[in-house]
Amino acid sequence: MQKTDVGTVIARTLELFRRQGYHKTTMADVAAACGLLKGSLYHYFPSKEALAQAVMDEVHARFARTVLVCADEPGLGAEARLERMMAATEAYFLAGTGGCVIGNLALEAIDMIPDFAPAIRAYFREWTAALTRIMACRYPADQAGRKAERAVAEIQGAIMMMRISGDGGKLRQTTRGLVAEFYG
Amino acid sequence: MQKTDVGTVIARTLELFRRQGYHKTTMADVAAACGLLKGSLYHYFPSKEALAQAVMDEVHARFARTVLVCADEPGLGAEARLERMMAATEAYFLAGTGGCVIGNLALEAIDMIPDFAPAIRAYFREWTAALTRIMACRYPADQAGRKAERAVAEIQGAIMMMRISGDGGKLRQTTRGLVAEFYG
Amino acid sequence: MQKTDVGTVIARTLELFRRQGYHKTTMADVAAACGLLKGSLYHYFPSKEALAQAVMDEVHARFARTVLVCADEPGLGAEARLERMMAATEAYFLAGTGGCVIGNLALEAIDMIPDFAPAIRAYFREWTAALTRIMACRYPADQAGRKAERAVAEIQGAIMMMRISGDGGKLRQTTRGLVAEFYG
Amino acid sequence: MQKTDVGTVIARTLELFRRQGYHKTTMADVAAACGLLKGSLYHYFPSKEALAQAVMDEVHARFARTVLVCADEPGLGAEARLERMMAATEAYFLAGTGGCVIGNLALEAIDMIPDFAPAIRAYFREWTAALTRIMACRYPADQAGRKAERAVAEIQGAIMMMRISGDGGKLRQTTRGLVAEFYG
DNA sequence: TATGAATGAGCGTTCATTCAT
DNA sequence: GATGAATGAACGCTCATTCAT
Repeated sequence: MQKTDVGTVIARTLELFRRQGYHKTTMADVAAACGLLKGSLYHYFPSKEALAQAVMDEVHARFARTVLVCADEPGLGAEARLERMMAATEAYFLAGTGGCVIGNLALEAIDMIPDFAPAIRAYFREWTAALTRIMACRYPADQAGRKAERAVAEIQGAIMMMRISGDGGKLRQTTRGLVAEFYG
Repeated sequence: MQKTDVGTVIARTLELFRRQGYHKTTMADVAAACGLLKGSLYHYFPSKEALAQAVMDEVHARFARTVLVCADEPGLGAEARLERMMAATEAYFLAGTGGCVIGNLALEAIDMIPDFAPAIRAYFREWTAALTRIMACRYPADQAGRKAERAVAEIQGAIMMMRISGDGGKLRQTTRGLVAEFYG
Repeated sequence: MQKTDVGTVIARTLELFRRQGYHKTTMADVAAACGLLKGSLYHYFPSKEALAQAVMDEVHARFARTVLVCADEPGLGAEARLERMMAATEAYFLAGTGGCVIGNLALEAIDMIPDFAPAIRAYFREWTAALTRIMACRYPADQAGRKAERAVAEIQGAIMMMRISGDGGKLRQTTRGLVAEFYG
Repeated sequence: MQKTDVGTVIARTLELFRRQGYHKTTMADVAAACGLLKGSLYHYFPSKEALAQAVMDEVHARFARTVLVCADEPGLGAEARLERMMAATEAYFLAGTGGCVIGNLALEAIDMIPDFAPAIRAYFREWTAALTRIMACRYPADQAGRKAERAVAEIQGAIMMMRISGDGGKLRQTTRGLVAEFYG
């Protein structure tokens, strides 16, 4: 069993949220996945909500580190950066099952637990901003922003359809289609 | 208090599922929304799952009646049918808050409650098929199918972003963009 | 479906009590077995307890008619009457599964529903009395009563063991053994 | 308030099952008898069925320790062992009201909860086997087994009649009668 | 840090019973 | 006589959270 530290708890919870969603994941599930008892979790996080916030932070940070970073790689043209970012996006969402945890949390909880909204909005805002920076190399500012928004939405939609159909290929079509569309 | 019949129960539940999701909506919530006691609901539906199935059936039927029907309107060209269908789609998803109930149910429950999968898949399959019939007037069969799939995904993504941002305009951009893209 | 009259309701309930016991048998079970809806049962019996009382009365009456009657058959010696009664007992309890409904009700409900006690006690009192009348032909009064009591207890015990083991033969051994013991 | 541990829960439940039967005893009853809340019981047993299994195990173990053990006491003849076992049996079943919990559970639940069957059958199998070991000192093997079975059935029947009549003396008559019958 | 018993509210569901139609 | 919607209490069980050890 892996050493039990805050990071482990977050990672295990992330997997559970992906598979089961927020409401269906109990603190007992999390504890069991960490090799702990329920009560012990409260040494790491004061509540389920706080744990979810930490999960969102971790997801956001990792996404920024592995995907958004592509938007600003120095020495690369816009097209190359878009290609890299799309490839990274694809790899990121194909890695685990259950799609985009923050997207899922958004639909499940954004109205019921308003405290989650800032983290959810920040995630999508920064994702859109990164894409906008790439698009801005080719399109005027307002068009770039709108195209970035549509790209994010389309990827989210593709992830949803991938989850429903069980066919991972659909995401690939979308990411490649976006590259072709913007730099075809 | 509105008359309590099966349709009323379904309609009230639909609203609740939209706002709160499946797991967060309790039978007591549903009963209260119908002016009933918890136990009385079981005269209408033998279980929460069965109620959810009825909700999905109702949503599917209404969507077919008001949106999918546009794909086959006689005496109209493909472009006009696409325009009408997109306008109907927009109106449909702008009418209630909470976006696409079946899409939400998909993310929340498709893995946890496998019995929901057939209804969810049927909904998206028929939606895609309707769009494919329109696209087939202009594109070869394989392209038409792929374009229809991307369109459905993009609309779902737009609905999700609309929910997150609270800005209904995003859906309009998407539906109009799709018309322009395919028949621009 | 058999005509629905009071006798049918009693007969159906009897079967259910035998298989499921009193507490596990719901009014809905009874109604379904009679081809009625739950509410309709209350036209026949004002409560579940009253229904159970009617079931016990019916069982008692049938037992008297087919088994106890043997104790007093005119023109037959005590041994022949005992033989006949034991054969009738055997046939009676082998006919349905679930053993002796009144015995079961006794263990399940005599302390919880004191209203059942008189009917239960009457059933066993009359059974014992019938056997005592036979025994009195051969044994002095006090011995006859005690032997009758032991016989009833042994048959009840055999029925219980038959239910547990699923082996109907055990009852036969007991009834035959009792004949041999008293008139061997 | 007595200390709350697994043994206490089992003991309290045993009393309740004896008085009220399995189906009429609710988890709230058990909890109240233990000075706990309903939910707290689930720290000790994952379900009502599991609790009942533990109760049966405890009953079986205690019965073996105090009654069945007599069958194998070294340095005693068969008659003495039978006498002791019957005396212990009598004391055992006279100690609490409600008779033989496992016998009661058998009639109430053996058909509805098949998981209970093994424990119920094991209890009666070992009881019969112990008596058979004693009988085998005087009777040939097949007769010994049959006599043991009849003795167990007769005791069970006597316990049932004792419960119905409220007269504890009936059991004494039976146990003494059995000693006289086999070693008279 | 970790435990695990305890809490108290709440969950989906069942039940015997009532009653207007 | 039959219906079936409604009741209201209770059921077995789950949950996030607390806290003494």
